[in-house]
Amino acid sequence: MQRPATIHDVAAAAGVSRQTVTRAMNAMPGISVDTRNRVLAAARELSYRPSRFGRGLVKADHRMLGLVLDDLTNPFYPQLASAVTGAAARAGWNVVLTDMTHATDRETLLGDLSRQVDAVIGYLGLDPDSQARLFAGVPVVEIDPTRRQLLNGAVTFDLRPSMRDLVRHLAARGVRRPLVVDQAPPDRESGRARIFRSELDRRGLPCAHVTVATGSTGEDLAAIGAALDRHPDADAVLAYNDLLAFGVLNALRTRGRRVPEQVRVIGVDGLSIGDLVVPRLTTLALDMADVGRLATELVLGMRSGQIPLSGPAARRKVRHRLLLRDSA
Amino acid sequence: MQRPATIHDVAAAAGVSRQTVTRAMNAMPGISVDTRNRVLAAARELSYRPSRFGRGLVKADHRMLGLVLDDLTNPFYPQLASAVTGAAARAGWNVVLTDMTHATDRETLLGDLSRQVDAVIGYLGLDPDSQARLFAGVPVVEIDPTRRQLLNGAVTFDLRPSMRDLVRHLAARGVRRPLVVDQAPPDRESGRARIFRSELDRRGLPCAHVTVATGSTGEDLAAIGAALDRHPDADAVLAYNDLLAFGVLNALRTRGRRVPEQVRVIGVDGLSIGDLVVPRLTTLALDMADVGRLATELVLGMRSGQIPLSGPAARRKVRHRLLLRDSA
DNA sequence: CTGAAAGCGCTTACAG
DNA sequence: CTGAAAGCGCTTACAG
Repeated sequence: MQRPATIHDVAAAAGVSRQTVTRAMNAMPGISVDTRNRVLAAARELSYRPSRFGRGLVKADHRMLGLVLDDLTNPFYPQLASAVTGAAARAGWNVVLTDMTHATDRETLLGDLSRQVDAVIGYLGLDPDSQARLFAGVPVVEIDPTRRQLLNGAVTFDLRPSMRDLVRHLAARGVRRPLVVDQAPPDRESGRARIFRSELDRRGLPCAHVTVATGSTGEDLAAIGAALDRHPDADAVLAYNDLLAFGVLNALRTRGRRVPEQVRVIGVDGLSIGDLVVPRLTTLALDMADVGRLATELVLGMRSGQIPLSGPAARRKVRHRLLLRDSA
Repeated sequence: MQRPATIHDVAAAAGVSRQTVTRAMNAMPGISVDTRNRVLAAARELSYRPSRFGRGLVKADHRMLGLVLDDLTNPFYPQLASAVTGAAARAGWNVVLTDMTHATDRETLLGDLSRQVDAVIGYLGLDPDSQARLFAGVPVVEIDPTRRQLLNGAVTFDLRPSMRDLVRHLAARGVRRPLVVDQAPPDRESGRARIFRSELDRRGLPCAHVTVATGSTGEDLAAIGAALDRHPDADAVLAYNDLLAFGVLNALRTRGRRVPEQVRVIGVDGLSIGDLVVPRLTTLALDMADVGRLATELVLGMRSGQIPLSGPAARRKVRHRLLLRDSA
C-alpha cells in the first residue's frame, strides 16, 4: 500500500498553496469556485483524505468516547451500547467499543484505550489504584459500579423500589416459598440477591438461595435444573438477570411445571426479547435508553467542564421498575 | 477544564528535554533509572497522557477499525460485533462502532467515520457513487452485501447448501405445505426467501409466502399471527431470521399448535439464544466468530497491502449450516 | 545517558 | 481571493 496523499500532494497537483487546499476541503469561504473545483478534483484524483492526526493536533474538539463492556453476547450490553452510541452520535461523538470478555490483561487493554479516547463510559473493573493511574485526567462514568467509594462519575442502579413492588405482588398472589437463582462466585451472594432476600424477609417470606456459575448455556441449564430439583416446592423463582430467567423457564418447561400457575418466574434487566418468549417474562426492568443517555450526558458534561470529574454532582441514579408481563 | 499537560510541561517540571520524556513514557532504553523515575513522577503529577495526535502524526501504525452495523437490538449484530472486536483486539486494533439504526443522514455519518478510521467493516448500504467517494483509499469489507457488483472486499454468505439440507430433512419428515415468513418491503421478496423457494421447488414443495414489516415486536407478532391464520394448514414455517422465528414460535403457542409435532419452525442466523427457548430453535446457522475473524483478517490484510482492495482476492464466503435442534 | 534539530500533516492568524 | 509563516505535540535520527 503506497503512501497516502497529503495536503502537500494535493496542493502541488492543483497548483495552489496548502491552505487553499484546506479552504476547499473544509468548505470555507474566501475561495473562488474555480479554484475550489480544481482542488477537489485533484483531491479525488489522489484519493486524498485529510489526516485525522494533523487535524487533531491543531483543532481542539476531539470527540472519541470509549465504551467498556463485559459481554456482548448478553443482550443487556448491546442494549446499553445502542443507547450510548445513539446519544453520542447525536452529540457528534464517535464510540470506541471494547469488549473485555476475553481480555487476558485488563490493565494493558484499558491503558491502551485511555490513550485513544477523550472520555470513557462503562464497566472498568479495575482496582482503585490502577484506575486512578490509567485514567488520570480522563472523564470516566462507571455503570453500576460495585465499589463503595466512587473515584469517578457513575450511573448507579436502584433495584430496591421495584423489588418492593414485586414482593407485594408476589405476596398478593400467595407465593410462600421463593427461590433465588443467583449468579456469583461459589458460596457468595450477589448484591442483587441480597436485596431480593432483605425485601422478601421484610414481608416474612424467607427464600432459598442457589448460585449458578456463568459457564456455557448448557452448563447453566444443568445447574438450574439441579437447583429446581433440590427445591421442588418453590412457587416463585427470582433470577439474577433475564438471561438466567430464560434458563429457568426452559428448565421448568422440561419438568412439566406450568408458569405462572405453579411457579412464577421473574428476571432482572427488561430485555426486549423477554417480550418474545412464552410466557412473556415478568422482570425488574431498566430503561436502558435512559441509562445510556444519562451516562453520555454526564461524561460529555465532565469533558466540557460543566460537571466535576467526581463527587455527588457526577452521579445519576436509575431505578428499575416492575414490568408485569405473563410469567409472574 | 484546563489545558491538558503536554510533553513540554513534563519536560520542564522534570528538568529534562522533551525526548527524554519520550524515552521514559515509552519505556525505551538509554535512560538512567533515576531520570526515568523523575520523569514518570512529574508525568503523574501533571496527569500527563501523550496526545494521540502528536504521536499519530509521527508513527505509522494506526489501528482504528470502523464497524458499521444496522441494529444492535437484533442479537445477530452484537454477535458479529463481539467476533470483530475480539479479532481486532488480538491484532492490537481498536474498533469504532457505528449503529446506523437511527441515522437520518447515512452519508454524513459514514463520511465522518471514514475520517476517523483506517479500515472499515460492515453494512454500508450506500449507492456505489457515494461509497467510492466517501471511502476512496480506505480498505472496506462489506458483510453480505446485496449489491451484485462489489466495489470493495466482502464476506458473503452462502445459504443454499444448508437450505438444501433443510429441504431434504423436511421432506423426510413429511412436510407438504411450507410457509415462508419473509422480511422485506411490501410486495417484495428477500434474497433469502428466493433461495428458500427455489430449493423447495426443486423438491416439489411449493411454498406460500408472506411478508412481515419490521416494526415493533408487537406489530410483528400481530402480522405473524395474521399470516398463520391465513395459512392454517402450513406444516412448516421458514422464517427470514431467528428473531422472526421466535415470533412464529410465540404465535403458534398462542394458537395452541404444537411444535414440532404439528408445525416445524426454522430460523436463520444461529443466535445462541435459540438454545434457551423451548423448543430450542432449529436454524440455518452462521458461525459468526468465523465471519468476524475472516472480515477482520481480510481488512487488515488489505490495509497492510497483502490483499488487493477489491476483486476476487478480497472476498471470502461463509456457508450457513443446518443446526438441528428441537423445533424442526 | 542526554539534548538540539528536523519534521510528521494539518489549520490559524496575518499579509498582500 | 491567495499564499508565506508559525505552530499544534509528538518521535526519529543524529550528535555529543
